[in-house]
Amino acid sequence: MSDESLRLKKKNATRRALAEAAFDLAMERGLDDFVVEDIVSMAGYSRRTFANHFSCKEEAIASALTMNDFREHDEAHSLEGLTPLTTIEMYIKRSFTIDKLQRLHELILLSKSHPTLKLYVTGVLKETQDYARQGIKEGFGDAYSEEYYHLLIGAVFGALMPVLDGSINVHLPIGDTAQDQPDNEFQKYMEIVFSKLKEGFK
Amino acid sequence: MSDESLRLKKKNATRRALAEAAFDLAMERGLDDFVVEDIVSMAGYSRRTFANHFSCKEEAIASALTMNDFREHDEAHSLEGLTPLTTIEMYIKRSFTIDKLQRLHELILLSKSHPTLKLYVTGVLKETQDYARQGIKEGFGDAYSEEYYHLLIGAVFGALMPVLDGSINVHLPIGDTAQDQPDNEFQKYMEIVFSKLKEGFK
DNA sequence: GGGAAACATTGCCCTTTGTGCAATTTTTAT
DNA sequence: ATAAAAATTGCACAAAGGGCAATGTTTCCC
Repeated sequence: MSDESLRLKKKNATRRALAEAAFDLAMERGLDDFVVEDIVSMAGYSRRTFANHFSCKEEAIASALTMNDFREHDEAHSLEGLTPLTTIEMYIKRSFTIDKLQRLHELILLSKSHPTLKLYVTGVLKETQDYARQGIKEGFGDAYSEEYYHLLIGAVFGALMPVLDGSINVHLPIGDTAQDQPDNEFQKYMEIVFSKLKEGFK
Repeated sequence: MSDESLRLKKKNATRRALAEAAFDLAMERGLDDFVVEDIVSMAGYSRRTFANHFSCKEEAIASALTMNDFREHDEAHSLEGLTPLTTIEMYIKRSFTIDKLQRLHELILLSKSHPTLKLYVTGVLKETQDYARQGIKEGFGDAYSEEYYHLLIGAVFGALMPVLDGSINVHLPIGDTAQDQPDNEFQKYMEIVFSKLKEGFK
């Protein structure tokens, strides 16, 4: 099928299993009350294998948040009449699902007292930004310069980041009724972000 | 003089000495060919003291880049007729001096092959962003909401970040003649950033 | 299908790291 | 001058990181 089908799939499965175990342990016990050994015994791998995938606990925990499914939207919808900015708006509103935001929210809380974890969470969000930019670029190709894609997506994610990384307390839509309340605080914040970026800050 | 004059000054001196030693060693030998012991013996402190200030080599190295002098601009210049956006533009153009950009450039190069270092460099840039936001906020106070400051500064730094963290290769103004070439690539990129943010991306 | 190459996982081992604790030294406060 | 506060240090020990070689799987090619 794809380039490295089975082998890569297994490798990714290992990585995900380790990340999930690390995330769960962190949520149950907090960051300080477990060691790498606990993670690998829960996931059923060796300590050495953990080190092959991650450089530390924090990296494993944060990587449970990875969002790399931006490109999958491309095929489902035409980009007719859309600009890069309106397209990234659409991507983001679709990709930051309730469960992703839930998980992000938990990580943010834990990060408040653990600066190193916060760094890695930020790192994953930057990876997300890269995936988003690649998705946009594949949609619009050479219509815009490489620099323009970086600049635009950078501004979008930069403006959203204070919410995503917990710098400001915009209540994320979590819990049962979240999807039924279209104008929650996060939605409102996003509206302001995109409106400012469209109209300019003057 | 200030609240904690001598004591804090000495503590900061220790921190800076350790950071400088770490930075220099990293530049001379690369990241992998020295240990914390080398840093502290060069700076004249103990391993335990290093651990009191930094959690790892990378944090020490990156912290040699710290830029926290945004507020000092405030007093020298009136903010009359300026918006938050034009003010941050002014701050940034003044604060990213040749030598800061030189140091950043070296860190970026080393970060290419060392993801963990890159995280910490990004972390320092985010700290810089926080200082900048605080400076702006002190200038404009309650004229704008807390969220607005976060959103605006986030968009500005987010758009600049691809250059600052080396995601795109805009040639930074380094070397002897740097200050004499007002329209270097970095300047040009900044002009585009601020023009887009003023006018909007449509 | 079979054998070789590529790669993921593992165990072993040893250096380096991170950190709690208590002692010491230096700065601040009264 | 004395006491309180805080920075630096030494010690000890658990944990982490990573090189190396061995083993088990997957892929590739004939």
